[in-house]
Amino acid sequence: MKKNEDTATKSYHHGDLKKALLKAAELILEEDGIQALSLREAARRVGVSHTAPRNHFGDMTGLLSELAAEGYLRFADALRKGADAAGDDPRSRLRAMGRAYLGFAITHPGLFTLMFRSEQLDTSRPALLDALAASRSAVEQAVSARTREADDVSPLAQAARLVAVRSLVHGFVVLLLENRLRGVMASVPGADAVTLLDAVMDSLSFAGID
Amino acid sequence: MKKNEDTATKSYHHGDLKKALLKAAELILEEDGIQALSLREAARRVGVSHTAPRNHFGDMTGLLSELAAEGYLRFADALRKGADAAGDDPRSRLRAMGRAYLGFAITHPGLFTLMFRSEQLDTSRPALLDALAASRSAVEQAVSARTREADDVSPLAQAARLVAVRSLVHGFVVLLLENRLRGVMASVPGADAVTLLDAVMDSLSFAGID
DNA sequence: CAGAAATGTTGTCAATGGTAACTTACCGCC
DNA sequence: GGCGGTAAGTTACCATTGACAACATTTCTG
Repeated sequence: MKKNEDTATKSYHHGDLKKALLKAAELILEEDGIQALSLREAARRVGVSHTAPRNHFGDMTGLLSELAAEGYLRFADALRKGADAAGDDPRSRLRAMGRAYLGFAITHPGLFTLMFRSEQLDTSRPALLDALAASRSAVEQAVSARTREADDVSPLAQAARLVAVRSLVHGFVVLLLENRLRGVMASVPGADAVTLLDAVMDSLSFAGID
Repeated sequence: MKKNEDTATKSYHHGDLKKALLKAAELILEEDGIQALSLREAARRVGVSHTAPRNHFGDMTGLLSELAAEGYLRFADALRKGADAAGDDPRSRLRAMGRAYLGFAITHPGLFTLMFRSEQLDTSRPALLDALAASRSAVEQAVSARTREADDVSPLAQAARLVAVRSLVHGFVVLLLENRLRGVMASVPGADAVTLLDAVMDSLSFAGID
């Protein structure tokens, strides 16, 4: 028999401690913020000794990297689903991607924050490396659906378009999470984050897409 | 006599410990990164006991907030100078502001990172509150030089323009600092950060400015 | 000049990340 | 079926850190 998760959960071995720790860590992250996240607290919540995480993650950076990796996978998924549900029109896809980006960040602010805190992550970790690639590809896939067809533009301008979209959406979301758009949101009568993001994206016209 | 900074520097009282601690903290920040910054290390570098900072900052958040405040003041200054040196043409000013934004972040990456780590800052601290206002005003002043004159657009669209510029530049800088633009920079032959930022801003056309 | 306030210091505490040495369970293999 | 190796957890310990209290030394002010 593989394991007996239903009954013998109090046994010496946990069964799937790694997953349990990640889950606990994410909970802490979203409930009490990133500074409340510690190896020991995660271990405590799972009911295991404070050195148990070491076997699965090595150190703090390990745990954070694995958690971020999981986040990127889910993130990529959300972006893809959002863009695909919007059909083939480039502008629709773009807007949908932006909304999905924002939606993920709002739903999982702690995780999102962690995902972009590179000094605490080990991007050479295989899991994270793969997840980052998946995420990048999802963004590109959603954005550059047809950006390439006007091939009379320079490679720089071409790359710039993609970077521009990434920067715009990412910047918006980051500023929002850091509470830097409070003033604007308050000054415009009935504007929530999504409305504002839509307007922000509308206020730009992307050469080659529009 | 006020104080004797030149000779009696070994006296019990430091003279200007607050400033010295801020300076030391910034050095740590830029040399060894934000995670290496601690109250005790800053105190150590200044050659003072580990609780001395308490008198001037209260706690860690206090030090970080004061440091961030100082950063925002310098940041605002840099943006203003950049935009003003570019003259009156809106597009020139915009581009200059973007360059100044990027320049500050590249020159003081640690400080810049700290400035946008709101969970470690106390934005209700007067010094930080003021500095934030100064920074915000500098950005707006550089961007919205003439954005208002087309007043046939809705307030939402109007606000969106400003937010769009902020988001675009901030997002670009953040992604760059987090090393997320490495791939793009490498794939475009002779592109450095400034070139790419220029191209990014060029790839957008702002209704009402252009 | 005396006392209050500011500025620094020593000593202590709890929490944390990390390491080492040991224990317990599991798994493959003969 | 048992045996040895390894994976998974545990206890014990250490250094670092932020915070606090009690105390010492200046400096300012009335």
